[in-house]
Amino acid sequence: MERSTTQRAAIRAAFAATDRPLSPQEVLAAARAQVPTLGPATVYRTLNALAAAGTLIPVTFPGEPARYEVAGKKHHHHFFCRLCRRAFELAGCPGRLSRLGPPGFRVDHHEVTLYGVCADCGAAAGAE
Amino acid sequence: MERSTTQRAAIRAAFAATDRPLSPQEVLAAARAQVPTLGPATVYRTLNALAAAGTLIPVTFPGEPARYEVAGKKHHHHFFCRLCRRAFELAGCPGRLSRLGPPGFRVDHHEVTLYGVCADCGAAAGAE
DNA sequence: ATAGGTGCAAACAGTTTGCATGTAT
DNA sequence: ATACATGCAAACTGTTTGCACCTAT
Repeated sequence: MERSTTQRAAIRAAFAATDRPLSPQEVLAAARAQVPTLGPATVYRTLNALAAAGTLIPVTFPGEPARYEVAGKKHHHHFFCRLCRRAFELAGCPGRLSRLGPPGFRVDHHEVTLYGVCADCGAAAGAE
Repeated sequence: MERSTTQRAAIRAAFAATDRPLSPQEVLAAARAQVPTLGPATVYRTLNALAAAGTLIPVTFPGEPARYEVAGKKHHHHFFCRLCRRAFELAGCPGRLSRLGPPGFRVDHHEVTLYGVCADCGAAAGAE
C-alpha cells in the first residue's frame, strides 16, 4: 500500500462518495466508472490491504459478503435492509453490553445489528 | 423432511448433545461418530431443511460458516471465541434496540454479538 | 531502474445440485 | 412398490493466488 495509483484513487473515491458500508461488488461497480479496466482481484487486494492497515473496517451480515466502511468514525452499529441488501449506519449504541458475557469470558468487542426494511424500500413497497 | 433415517437421527443427536450453535463441520464430525459414511451433502441438506422448517435457527459470525441452533429457546444472543472459534449462548438482551432504527426504517429483528476469549481458551492461555 | 501494483486466469473453500443407488414407508 | 433420502462427484459462488506485464517512484 505504498504507491498511489489511479485504481486506488477510484476505490477511495467510492468510499468518499457514500456514508454506508460497501461490498466488494459495490466498490467494483463504483470504481469502474472511473477505471473501466479495474478487475475484482485488485478490489479484493486493496480492500484487504486497507482493512489490514486499519483504514477500512469490515462489516458483515449473515449469508452476505463482507462490507467495508472507513475507519475512525465514532462508535456505531448497523442496519441491514432485507430487500435491497444494503447496509446502513446507525446512530446509537445501547452500551453496557460487555456485562452480558458469562463469567470467565473476556469480551473485547461487540456488534449490534438491526434487520428490516429501509426507508427507500418501505416507500417503494407502500407505493405499489 | 418426512422420513426418519439413521443419519437424521445422528444429526439431531449432535444438537441434543450440546447447548451451543454448531457449524456444518461440527455436525458432520459429531454425527459421523454414529454414522461413519455420512457425507457433507446430507448434512447441508438436512440443516437447510430443518432451518426452512423452523426447527433450526442459523447463527452467523463474520468470516465464518453459519452455525445452527435448535429453535424455541427464549430470546438470547451469542458470544464468539476468537481462539477456538466456537459459538456460545448468552443469557440476556439489552432490549429497546428497535428504537435505534432511523426514521422510516422498519426494524423487525436484531442481533447482539459479543467477541472475545471463552473461559476454556482463557484458562489455557493463562496456564502457558 | 526497480520494487510494487495490476489484470488475467487458474486455484480454492464452502456449499449446492444431478444422478444412480439405497431404504423407510 | 414407490417416493423420498443418501452419497458421490461435478457445478457453483465468492475470494485468493501465480505470473507476466505495467507504472509510480
